Order: sequence, then structure tokens, then C-alpha cells
Amino acid sequence: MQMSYVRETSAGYLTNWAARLFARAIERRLAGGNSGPMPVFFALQDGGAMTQKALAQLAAVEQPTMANTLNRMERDGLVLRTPDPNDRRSAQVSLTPLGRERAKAAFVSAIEVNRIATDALKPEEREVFYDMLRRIIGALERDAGTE
Amino acid sequence: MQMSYVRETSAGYLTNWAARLFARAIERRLAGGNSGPMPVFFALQDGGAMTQKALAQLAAVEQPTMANTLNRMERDGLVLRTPDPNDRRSAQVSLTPLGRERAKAAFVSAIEVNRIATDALKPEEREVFYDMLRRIIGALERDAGTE
DNA sequence: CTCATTTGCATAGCTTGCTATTTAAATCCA
DNA sequence: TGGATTTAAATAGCAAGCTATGCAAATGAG
Repeated sequence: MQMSYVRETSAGYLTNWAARLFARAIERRLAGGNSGPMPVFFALQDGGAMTQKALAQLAAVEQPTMANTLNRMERDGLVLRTPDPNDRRSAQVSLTPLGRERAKAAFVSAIEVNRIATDALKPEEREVFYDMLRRIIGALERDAGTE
Repeated sequence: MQMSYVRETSAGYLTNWAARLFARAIERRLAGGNSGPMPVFFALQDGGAMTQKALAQLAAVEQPTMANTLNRMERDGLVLRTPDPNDRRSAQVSLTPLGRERAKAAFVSAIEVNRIATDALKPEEREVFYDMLRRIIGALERDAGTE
């Protein structure tokens, strides 16, 4: 039956499934928090500030996606948008004290979930897994670039 | 800097990134089509019919998610819901001729993208990669089960 | 200096995913 | 048999992702 082929050896299917499980596992631990702000937390945790564009690039999402994420985070008091005096189109985004607090909690949860997941791998397999994923990401980004 | 730690060795981050790239790569090839119906296509491609619940379980998504996907597919003329005479709460879902046509195209695209992605791995690594992903999925499902 | 182009964000509108809740049919048990 | 429970699906409402498009500020070319 084709379905078993797909379920077992479709990299896209398995990757999507794993990604949803990762997100839900983190969200279950955050009690009300979501996993969307995670890349922003990681980028700004040390007190730095950067533009929406830079955040989108770090998070590897499109600009409107990051705009929406930052809107929700601003609404929830997690980030601050400070107008850039040198470029009136742009703003520097930084974490509020509440944002830094949430970032720490999110970091703890992410590390715990990462450990639970990679405990399913032998220690010597873990770096291999990351490397394989990075190579697959590279191949798909190259494919996207050469439409 | 913590960000590079996250980008390079957070399994959740890398998995989410790869999953989005897979979906976009398939969608780019489908010209207007989306990747959401894929699990339904795979499950019903041979002319079979099953309930929404069974489809949700095969696709590993929640029931309302599958309900929405089937609503869109029904709207687009891809599936048919046939009321079950033995259980008036339930319907058997099957592909229309157009649905089977789209399923074939989606299958071709999925296989091509899968090939492009796994070409980044050595042949002997591919089964290892699937196996690792399956083990990680198992670990995260166990974690979800034991809240 | 002015106008065309580029750039940074915002907005609109869609899909896919989730949780929580509701509705109605089927089933179970006393 | 009749009420309680379970089950299948629908609905509401939100997050996070995308593409396409619009707008205003900055930049560059003549």
C-alpha cells in the first residue's frame, strides 16, 4: 500500500510531523506561551536590538510573517519597537523585561524538549542528524533559489 | 553567541525550517495547489474511501484540522463525502476524478522534492535519516502521551 | 535637484495547524 | 426502555506560515 511507503519514507511528511511535535511539546511546557516568538527570543535575549528585516532573516521566515509575530509580541508586552532616527521607515526591536523573562523560560523548555528528542538518538548520532538536516535544508534552499 | 547555537543545533528549529522548505518546494511545483491535501491524496489514491477520523489518524493531525482540509478539498471538487447509511454521524470520504488527477501530480512533485532533498545525503545515509526521524517522532509522541 | 528605483514595513487574504466546545447520533447499562 | 456515556463531526477562535500588493522614506542617476 502506497500510504505506508509515504508515512515511512517521505522525508517531507516525517519532517513536518516532527516539527509539529516539537512545537507542541514546547508549547505544552510554556502554559499559554507559543513557540512562534522563540527565534526572536534567541536573537534578542542578550539585550540587543535589531530591525524586523534582520529578525526575519535570522528566523528564516518571510517579512510579513515576522511582522505578524512582532505585532503579537508587542501586543503581549514582550517587545518594544524603537523608531530609528536615521531611517524613519525602520525601527529597532528589543525585548522588554517581561520579554526577557519569557525568553528564559522558553529557552529552558526548548532545551528540555531538544534533550527528550535527541535522547532517542545515540550520542554519536546526534551531530550526524544535525548535519544531515543542515544538508537537506541547503539542498532545498538551493532548489528554491533556482526556480 | 547563543543564536548560532540555536540555529545550528536546535533540532526543533532545524526540523521546522526543513518542513517549511519541503512544503514550499512541493507547492511551487503544483502551480496553485497546496501541500495540505497530500496525506489525503496518499490515503485515498487507490480509489478507497474512509472516514474523516481515519484520515486524521493517518495524517497525524487533529480532527478539526482534517475537517478543514476536507472542507477546502470539497469546495475545490477534490473529494466527495458520502453519508454512511449505518451511522448518520459519519461520512465516507473519497477522491473525485479531479481529485485523483491532482493526487497523481502531487505524488510526482513529492517524489521529486524528496529526491532533491535526499540527494544531499549519501545513499547509505538515507535510511539512517528516516530511522532517526522516526525515533525522534516516537520520543515526542511518548512525551505528549505522558503529560 | 529631480525623478526613478530600491528598500523597510504594513496590509490583505489565504492555508494549515492547534485547543476548546457544541451537536447529534449511537451505544451501554441499569 | 430510558437515561448516561461515548463517539463523529462541526464550529469558533487563534497562531504561524505564505504570496501579493501598497506606501512612504531613502537612495541613486542624469
